[in-house]
Amino acid sequence: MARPPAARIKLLDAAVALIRAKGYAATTVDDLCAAAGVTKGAFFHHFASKDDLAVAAAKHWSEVTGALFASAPYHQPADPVERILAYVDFRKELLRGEISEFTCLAGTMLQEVHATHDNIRKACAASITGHAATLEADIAAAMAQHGLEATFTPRSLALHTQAVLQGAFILAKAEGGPAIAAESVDHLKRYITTLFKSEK
Amino acid sequence: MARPPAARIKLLDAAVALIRAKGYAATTVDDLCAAAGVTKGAFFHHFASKDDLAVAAAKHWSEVTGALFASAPYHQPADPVERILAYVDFRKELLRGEISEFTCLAGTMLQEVHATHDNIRKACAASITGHAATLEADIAAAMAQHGLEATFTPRSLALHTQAVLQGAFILAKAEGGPAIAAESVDHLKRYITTLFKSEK
DNA sequence: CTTTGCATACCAACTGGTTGGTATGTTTGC
DNA sequence: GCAAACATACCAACCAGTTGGTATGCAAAG
Repeated sequence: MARPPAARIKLLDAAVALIRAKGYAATTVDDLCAAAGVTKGAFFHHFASKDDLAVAAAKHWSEVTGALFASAPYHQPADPVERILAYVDFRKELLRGEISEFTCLAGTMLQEVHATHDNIRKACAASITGHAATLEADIAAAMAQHGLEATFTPRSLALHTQAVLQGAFILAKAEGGPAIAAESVDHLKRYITTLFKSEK
Repeated sequence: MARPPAARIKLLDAAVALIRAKGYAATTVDDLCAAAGVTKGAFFHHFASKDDLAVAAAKHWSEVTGALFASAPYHQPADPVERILAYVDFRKELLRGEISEFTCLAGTMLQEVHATHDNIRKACAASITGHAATLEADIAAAMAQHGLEATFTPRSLALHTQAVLQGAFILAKAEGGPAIAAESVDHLKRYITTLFKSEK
């Protein structure tokens, strides 16, 4: 029954769900064990500490979302600009359902731990910048098409898309729903469109 | 001597500082009392509960930042577009020093409490939307100048500026400094410029 | 004008429950 | 049979909140 560490994955999934909903500090080890259906012994068998779990959860989050985006359909268009716009559309489509189901674990944890838990901060930062990096090639290609190389860096625009999304999540949490968040993503799409669609 | 409740204000200032640095849940009542130089008795004399203090701190934050922005120099330009761009420049200038000194209390608290503390959530939401509302008149005027009324609402763009800023704060927390955040604000300024400066 | 009464502002010590973490088993797969 | 994967029982520290009290200001009664 316990061949693959089932408890470990259940704990990581529980951590993603609970921390997205309540934040890191407010999520207790007992909460996590109850949600995962395991005991404290199992928790501290797999993770040296609560902080250790947070780092593992951030990496788990990177893997899960990485797989989601890698297999998403927005990579299909031949034109890099279309791929970028399809990515933005895809992100907008994800803004549905419960808030804690479409918001970002890394962004949520960063707010709490940035000054106090450096290892967690680094894991969350790697999650966000790693995801942004998957956009850079398309952005660089689009910039080359339009001679924008001197205006900003591909990395800067890639991270700006993440900033808009993270900020949109906060607006959604303020309002209690994704409506305003979607409008912010619309502004992002309009920005990218004017960057890459105006004069060629 | 104790005519104005000195402890109350010291506690509110301490709350703003500590919660911006560590988040709400990780900030204990003892932390707040130590930082404010008062005892627990004083704390619970002025606030019915820790949650009650959080609501008061969000309102205090709204007042402090409201005064800062009301007296800031970005209102001077005669043209509404210039006022909006001056606002963005002003926000960029504020991105200096320690992270917990330029980030937003309301955005930080929202991440943690949105699903669990509805009264705190409302106070934080009011802080962000209230500040955004101070931009709407200028945005509406600028949109009228350029015939953009059908494209989006003034409120939507005002909140988008806040989304970019909140997201930029998260990037700053990820990186440990404001450099990337400033670049995101540059993208926001470029967006607003292309919206209102292109064809007239 | 001063004493009585009461409200505000604050403090030190305490409490009951919670928290992250540990020590010590027990079970399961190879 | 033995190591990894769990469970049970427990603890010391910590937490939000309480208790009972003191100091001070103020307003009206005498």
